[in-house]
Amino acid sequence: MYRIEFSDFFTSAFSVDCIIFGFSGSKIKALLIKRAMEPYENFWAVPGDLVYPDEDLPQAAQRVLFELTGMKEVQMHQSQSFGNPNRHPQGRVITIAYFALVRIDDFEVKASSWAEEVSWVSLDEIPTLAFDHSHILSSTYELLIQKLKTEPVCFDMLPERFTLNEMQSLYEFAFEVDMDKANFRKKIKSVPMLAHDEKQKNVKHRPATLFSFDRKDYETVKVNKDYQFKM
Amino acid sequence: MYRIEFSDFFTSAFSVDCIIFGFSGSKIKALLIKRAMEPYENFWAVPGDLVYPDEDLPQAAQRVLFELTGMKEVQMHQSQSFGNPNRHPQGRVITIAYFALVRIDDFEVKASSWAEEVSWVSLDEIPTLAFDHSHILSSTYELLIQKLKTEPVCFDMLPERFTLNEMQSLYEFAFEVDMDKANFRKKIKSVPMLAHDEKQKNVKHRPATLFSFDRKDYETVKVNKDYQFKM
DNA sequence: GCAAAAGTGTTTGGATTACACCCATGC
DNA sequence: GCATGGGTGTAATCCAAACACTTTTGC
Repeated sequence: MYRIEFSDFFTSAFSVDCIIFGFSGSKIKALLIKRAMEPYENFWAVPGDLVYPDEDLPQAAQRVLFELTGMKEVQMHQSQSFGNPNRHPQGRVITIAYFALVRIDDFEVKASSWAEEVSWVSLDEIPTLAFDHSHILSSTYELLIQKLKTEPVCFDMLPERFTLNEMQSLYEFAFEVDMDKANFRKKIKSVPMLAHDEKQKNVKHRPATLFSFDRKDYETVKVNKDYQFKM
Repeated sequence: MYRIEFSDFFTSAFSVDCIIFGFSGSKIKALLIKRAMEPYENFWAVPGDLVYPDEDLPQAAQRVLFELTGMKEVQMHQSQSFGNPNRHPQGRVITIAYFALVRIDDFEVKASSWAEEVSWVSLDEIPTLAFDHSHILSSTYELLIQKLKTEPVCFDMLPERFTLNEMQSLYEFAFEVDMDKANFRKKIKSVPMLAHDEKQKNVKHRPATLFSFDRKDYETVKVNKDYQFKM
């Protein structure tokens, strides 16, 4: 029935690659590591490694990310898989890309294991990456942009308390457009956000109101009056 | 560095599962097979099988689909991957789900290899499936619904020449809503479609105009005046 | 006062909605 | 004629874009 023995199918490995997105300095950034190991030594890459044969995929993604960058307890979501037979020089390795959206300031990243350096790199300044990681990163970034349009995921990257201008500049960066301030504010009126009494500090202009996303209220509104987030 | 030998990573297998969607009788349907083999003998399942260690994934999807159902040259797109360590009783098997949108009438399906039966099943009548295929099918169907909202993929499932009513009922089925005929027609005015002189035949009411989707025109419009398909 | 960004109001045109109406065909 | 869907027009409403304007802070 098969042109090889059944057992010969069980000769492949698989890996996870973690695309970690964050937002700072008005730019969306991804976490990259510099490889201290062959193949692709000294190349920048997305944190990723082989998965143990008894290990669940999302857990593997968490472990690998922690081992290479020190980032802990990052909730990941699946992106695409990449399985070109020649993508890995050491054998057949299928990789499953995972992504996460984080608040950059909530973490202190530190290179370890075979990572020589870790760095947050703006999406408009990504160098050539190891393996097919350029491709993996760009298609995952496209997925992020899609999600930003239909789900309130921007709040996972914005600080706990953020200004409406920060939120607007995130969208401006992602969608590569300039937006009108007044219209942007009108548009997001329907998103459940809490305005705080607390204001921005130490700015040489009128201090902005700080907001936070009200996830509980969002879930309620979503279920009760089939509200659909949209940007 | 690793807690097992490097070579012990290369002990997994992977498979592809093919979710084939079509449209007929005002319903979106998926192609299912009945398994004539353990495990899950006699269960309905999505066509899928192991991938050879030197085989590319999209090609494997085409091959597997052909071997089980006789469907040839179906262009597939990646959906999600599923890798729970216990999902397959015979070892660690990661599966990559692929999906395709086809015109049901363009194909004659015929069970072969270890498929005992093949059948187009309406998405509102799917039985319990083998392995985690219920889960795989439903998340891929959600993906399809997403795509129907933002890309002109409905035309891959509609006949080459279709009536606007057929198009509307596809969307009504997918989105589970009733739509106003007049408003639906206004909405799709911006989609590049060709109206033909040919009319519907043998219907006991006013025959409807037949349309076809103008893919070339669509690509032109999309690039030249950043048009975004939206339903 | 000035620069800089926060924050709001108004107008306009285009899209969406609800609904009413006429048309062509088979029987 | 009548049942059945095909196909269109209109008016009310909502929404998004463009743009002008006021407010609050640091220096």
